Amino acid sequence: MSGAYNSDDKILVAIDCIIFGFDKESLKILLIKRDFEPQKGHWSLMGGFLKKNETLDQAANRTLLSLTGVQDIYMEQLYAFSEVDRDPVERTLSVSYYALINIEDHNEKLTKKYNAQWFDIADAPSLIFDHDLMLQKAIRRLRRRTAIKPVGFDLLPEKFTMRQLQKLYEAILDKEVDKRNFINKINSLDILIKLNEKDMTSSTKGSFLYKFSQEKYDDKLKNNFYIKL
Amino acid sequence: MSGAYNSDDKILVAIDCIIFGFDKESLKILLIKRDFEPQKGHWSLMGGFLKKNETLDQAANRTLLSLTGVQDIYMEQLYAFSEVDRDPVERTLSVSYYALINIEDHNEKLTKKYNAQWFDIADAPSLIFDHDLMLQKAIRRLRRRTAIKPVGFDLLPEKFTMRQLQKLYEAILDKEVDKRNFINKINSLDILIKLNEKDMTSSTKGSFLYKFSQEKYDDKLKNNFYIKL
DNA sequence: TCAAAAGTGTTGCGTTTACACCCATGT
DNA sequence: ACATGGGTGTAAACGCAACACTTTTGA
Repeated sequence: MSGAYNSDDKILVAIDCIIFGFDKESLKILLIKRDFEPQKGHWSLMGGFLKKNETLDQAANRTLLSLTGVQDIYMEQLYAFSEVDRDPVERTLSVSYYALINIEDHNEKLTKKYNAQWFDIADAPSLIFDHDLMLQKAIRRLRRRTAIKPVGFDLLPEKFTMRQLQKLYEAILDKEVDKRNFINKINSLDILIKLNEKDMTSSTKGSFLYKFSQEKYDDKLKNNFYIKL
Repeated sequence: MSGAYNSDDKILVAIDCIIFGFDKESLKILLIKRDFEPQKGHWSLMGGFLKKNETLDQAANRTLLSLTGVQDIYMEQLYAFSEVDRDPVERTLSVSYYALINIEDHNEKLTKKYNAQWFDIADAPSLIFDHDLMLQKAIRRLRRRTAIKPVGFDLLPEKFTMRQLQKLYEAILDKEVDKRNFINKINSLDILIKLNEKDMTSSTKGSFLYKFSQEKYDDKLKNNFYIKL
């Protein structure tokens, strides 16, 4: 029974990427207008097919690179979607990934060269196939991840202010947090480096810039590190 | 480019199930001696192949039923493993699932009719392919799940004592907890029903039996329910 | 009467939350 | 001078962790 390697049951394996970005106020996802049938012209996640000689992680990175020109960003496998008729053309299994990117670093290429577009997660259009499901699952996962890993930093520029970080967490968790409590919490984690520079664009007084310290974080990892807001 | 539905890249999709059980003292997994090549005779997770006309969930349930006679148990998709050479015979993607079953309810069938065997997770043999990896991931996931869902009850008989529940949590989390604190915690969750029966097998005094209340739990779900030990 | 497991509360400590005012600067 | 966002500390409430003795009953 289970010993059968039966070629009849071979199927296509797709990968679809939920790409999160952040632009000072809200959490966004990157979508493209699908340029082939079926559902040509509808909004879709970035997707592609797994090739025979690559892993899923490789396929996800390759797809992302080819569709957006972006590479070396945080990506994580999410879930395998397998409804028999999820793709009307052909039986396809899709493994979804989610990725976090810093919009500023990549924006021009994305929206010009490729016809991709950022949408606020609150008002994203409805997506093809089961992509809405994938998106919902990705958001839940991202929310949970923030409690375990300092994952948000991938969504910010290298240097950022406390307020930006706070806004990011508020956007991800979809709730407001008290500014003093937030700063106390983050400082107690001791994973940031306070720079001697200020960002003068947001206020007359200017606000200090910070950056994430991988070294400090690695130290903390040994002792059950977690962030809870 | 990504529009290509290219048949050359069709591959087999396997599913492998990590089946957890609990026998009063320790957390166990169910393994079988593989009865076909490659690696015939080595210990393996329960596995099978996805058929063209079924979902992964269905395939996982079908496989479990056919290999163990067990059905209607808690199962959850874990992760898709995709190393190109993970199966030496043929390019295969494997989506792993983990399941929780109550050993007492199913034991005879499992170990007699099928040549399956329970192993303490602490001294399981090494497994074929990437199954050890799958097992590690499943254990981590199960540990984390206990904090979010009262998932452990699937591993116990319908009626159980507080001490059994405590031992289960200790086995899953691999740490000892204080009995009074544990009971206080569980009681404060208010998801159990205390029965007017005692289990007289474990002591002369006897200990009260409890059962899980789905209704109470569903009520709690509305307000960010979680268990932390 | 003794052995073995069941059952039961309190206190201290640390973490989380709520909350309000002054500061620096450009206009 | 004033408007705007930046920056700072404290007190109360709560949740978690540590801790020891009495009860029951079969052997």
